[in-house]
Amino acid sequence: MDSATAREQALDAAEKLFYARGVQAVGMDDLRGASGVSLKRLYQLFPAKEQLVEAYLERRDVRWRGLLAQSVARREDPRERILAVFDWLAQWFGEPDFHGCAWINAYGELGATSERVAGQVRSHKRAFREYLGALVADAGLPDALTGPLFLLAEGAMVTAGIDGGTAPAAEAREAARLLLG
Amino acid sequence: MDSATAREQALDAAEKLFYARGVQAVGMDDLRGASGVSLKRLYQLFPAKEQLVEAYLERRDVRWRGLLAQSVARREDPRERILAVFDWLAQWFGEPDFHGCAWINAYGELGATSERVAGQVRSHKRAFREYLGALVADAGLPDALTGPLFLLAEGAMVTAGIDGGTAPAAEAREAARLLLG
DNA sequence: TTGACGGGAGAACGTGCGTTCTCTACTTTA
DNA sequence: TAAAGTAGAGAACGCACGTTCTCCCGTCAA
Repeated sequence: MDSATAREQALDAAEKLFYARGVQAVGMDDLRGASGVSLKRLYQLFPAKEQLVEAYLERRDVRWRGLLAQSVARREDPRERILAVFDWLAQWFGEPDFHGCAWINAYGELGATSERVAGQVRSHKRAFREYLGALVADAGLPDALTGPLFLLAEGAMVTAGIDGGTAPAAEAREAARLLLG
Repeated sequence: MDSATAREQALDAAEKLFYARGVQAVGMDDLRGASGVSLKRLYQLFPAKEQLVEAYLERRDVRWRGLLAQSVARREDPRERILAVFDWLAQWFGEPDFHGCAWINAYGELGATSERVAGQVRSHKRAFREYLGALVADAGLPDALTGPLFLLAEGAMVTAGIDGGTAPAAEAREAARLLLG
C-alpha cells in the first residue's frame, strides 16, 4: 500500500469515526482497526492525533462546500439557487449517517481547548456565509439578506443534528422564501 | 458547611468550569479546587461525574428559561414580546463569559456517547421552542412562524458561540421583524 | 543465499483522570 | 476526659489512551 492510499484510508476512517462518535471517543487504535493502516504508519503520516483531526476537518470542508456548490449550480434562476441551498440541506439531513454539522460538533467538543480547531471552524463558517453572500449578490438582492439566510441555515443544521429528520431544512427554506419576498 | 450549600458550591464550580472549558477538559480535582468541596463529599453528593453533568445542565436549564421569560414578560405588546427574545439573546451574547449555548456545546461533546445528556439537550430545545410557540399564539400569529423564529434563534446562538459578539442576535431580530410582517 | 531494509502487529510506557482508600484532626457526647 | 464518629487532604488504584519501542517477517540487491 503506498503512502497516498494509506493517507486516504486513514482519513476515511477518521471521518467516519470522528463524525459518528466525536473525536475524544475515538482512540488511535480504533482508527488503526477501521483503516487497516498500522499505528506506525499512522504516526508517520500524522505526527499526532490533533493533526489527523485537522486533516479530517480540512478534507471534509473542501468536499462539503464542493457538493453544495455543485448541487446549487444545477439551477438556472439566481433566486432559485438560494432556495437550492436549503434543498441540499434537506437531502444531507436525510442521509442515514447524518450526525449534525461536523464543525459545530467539533467546536462544542474542542473549540475551548484547541485554537487551531476553533480557527478551522470559524473559517469554514465564514466561507459558507460568503458563499451565501455571493448567491444573494448574484440574485440582485440586498446584502442584508445574507445574515438571516445564514442564521436560518445554521439553525437548521444544529436542530437537525439534535432532533434528526429533515423538517428543519423545510422550515428554513420556507422562511427563506418569505424573506426573499 | 451543610449539604445544601456544598451542593450549590459544587454546582457553581461545575457550571463555571464545564461551560468555559467543556466537560471532558475538567477533572474532578479541578472541581474540588474550584468549589472547596472535598472529593469525598463530591462523590457523596454526585456518585459519578456524569450525574454532576446532568445536574449542571438541569439547573442551568431552569435558570436560563427563567431569565428569558422574566425579561420577555417586561414587555406589554405580544408582538414586542417575540422581539424581546432576540434582545435578551443579544444581552446574553454580550456577557463577558459567554461561550455559546451550553446545550449545543454539550451535545457536540457528549451527544453521541451519553443518551441521558442527549435527552436533556432535546428537552431543553423542545421547551424553548414551545415557549416561542406560546408567544406566537399569544400574538395571534400563525403557528407556522414558530419554526422559523426558533431556527433564527438557534442560528444566532451557534454563530455567536463560534464567532463571538452580539451581531447574530441583531441580525436574527431584524429577520424576525420581517417575518412577523 | 545472505544481509540489510521496510513495514506490520502488538507489547510497552507514561500520563491523566475517575474513583476509592487511608490517615489525621476535630467535634460531640456520655 | 475519653471514645467514637465525621470530614478533609491527598495518596493510591485502575484503566484508558496517546505515543513509542521491539520483534519478526517479507523483499530485494549483491
